[in-house]
Amino acid sequence: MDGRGSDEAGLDLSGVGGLIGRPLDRAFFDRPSCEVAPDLLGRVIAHGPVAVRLTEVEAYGGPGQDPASHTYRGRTPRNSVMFGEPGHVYVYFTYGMHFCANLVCLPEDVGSAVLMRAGEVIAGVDVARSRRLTGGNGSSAGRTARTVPDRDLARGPARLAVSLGLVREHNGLDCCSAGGRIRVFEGAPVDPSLVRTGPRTGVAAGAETPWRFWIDGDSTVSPYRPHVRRQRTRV
DNA sequence: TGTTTGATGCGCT
DNA sequence: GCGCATCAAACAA
Repeated sequence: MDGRGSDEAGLDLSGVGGLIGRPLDRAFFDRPSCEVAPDLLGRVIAHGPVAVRLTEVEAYGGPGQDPASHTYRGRTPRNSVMFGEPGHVYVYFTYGMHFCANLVCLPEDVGSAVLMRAGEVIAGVDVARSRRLTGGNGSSAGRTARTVPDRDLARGPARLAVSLGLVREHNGLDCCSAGGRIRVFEGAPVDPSLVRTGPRTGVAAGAETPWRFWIDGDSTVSPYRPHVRRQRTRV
């Protein structure tokens, strides 16, 4: 790729181009995840024809040894992306059927990231909906045959990943390079008085750490769920 | 090598 | 509101 002209090779955001501002550079992510997370609210992540305005995020990892983070027990093949360069995408598979997408923070060798929990699809709504209906990313998250309301398209981390079409193969992609398939844009500023913080959803360890950030009153924010230990299925 | 749990979402009651 | 589906990583023995 020659860069020029292919910058938006996979991105077709002509419809919202004026509303999402310029792409964020790597310096934006070169901070602790708990600092980047609230700053990501109102930002826009785009992959192909789909763009999502983030309304809910959670911070994980960092120097404080976060027991809820995948990086808590050190570097592994699975989480190595989180220890890599900031501004990359960390996609992981969980519960046997869901993908979740994170944005890596801090310099290399420090494992931390921000989980994108929910957002509003502002471009490529039709594409996002068809992915949800067909299970577009290979997971079964889209198996429903019913129509998905707009506000539910990216309401929840796995749904957000499906709408954006993010799967394992996107793990480690750079979203701060000009030729990248995934980019994050500055979006529109969010009224700071509307930003709320609280305990992270579904987290067992470190549940008391208020590293969940969301835009108060936004209908696309996912409902809070405390961690529930799964019952072992025995016959 | 075997077992357990998980940063979840859907369908049914 | 509740229970289930399903796979990979991590841990214990």
